[in-house]
Amino acid sequence: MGPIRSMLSKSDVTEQQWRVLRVVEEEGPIEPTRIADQACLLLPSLTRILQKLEEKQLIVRERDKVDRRKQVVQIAPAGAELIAANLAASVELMNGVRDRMGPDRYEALLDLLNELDGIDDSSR
Amino acid sequence: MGPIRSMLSKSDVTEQQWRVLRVVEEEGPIEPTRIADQACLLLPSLTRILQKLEEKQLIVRERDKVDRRKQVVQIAPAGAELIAANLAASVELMNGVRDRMGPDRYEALLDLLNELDGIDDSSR
DNA sequence: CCGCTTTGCTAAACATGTTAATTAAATTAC
DNA sequence: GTAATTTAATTAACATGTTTAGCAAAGCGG
Repeated sequence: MGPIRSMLSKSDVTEQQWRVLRVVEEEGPIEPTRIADQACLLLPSLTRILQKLEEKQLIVRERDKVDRRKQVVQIAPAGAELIAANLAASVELMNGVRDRMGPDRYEALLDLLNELDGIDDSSR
Repeated sequence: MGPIRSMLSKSDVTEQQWRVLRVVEEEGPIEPTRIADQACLLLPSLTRILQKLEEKQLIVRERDKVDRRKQVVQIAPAGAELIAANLAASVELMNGVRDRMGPDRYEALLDLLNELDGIDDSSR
């Protein structure tokens, strides 16, 4: 089990749940379509993950008052605590990967992946 | 749906099934642990994929005669035909991605991903 | 020769990715 | 004002990734 996954399993969240929580905590209140975009997830996958996070009482969902097609998602106190408890360690693990690879090469990898992503999109 | 996935769905195989078929066709007769290694798949995932390919009669599996823990996997005639029917088109699609990105950048991306993979392995 | 360890593969269970379809709500066009 | 279209989210179904556990077979050490 990877180091981040192992750390998160102690707080009973998966990597994808963590990524979604991070987006909600940093940019909330936020709508699901925007979370999906930010977290690079398809909506059906996100819906299921949000349902799990709601069940675990880490987020709160409510209907938008102006446009009732939409939802507003916010972090719950328990979710904020979980992030506070794990953020430093997860940043450190990511920094460890970046340092072992070398910051320049790490950035180059991210750039190339984004470029590939752009190629995928434009060929559809 | 991505171009390769779309093409393959006409032959009723998924991308992962295709990748496994390719390994079996190129390196068969071959054992599952080696397929898993070559195709970057975990064994339980591979076992299920092989079961599907066997069900579709695209491969044949039999017990190794010397070491009965092991299996030998071979391409079946229908599997060879499916590969023959799709190989040129899939290579062309991959070449299209490489050309749009530029061969140097494409190779750089593969190198950096392999390097990252090495970092993952050594930190466990 | 026997008990223990290792290896190869499978099964179960859960999470997530994906596609297609559906429902409800808003917008647009006439 | 109404019908058609678009948008936001969900559901269903299937495939696959992952972890854990289990079983059978082979290898190793004493």
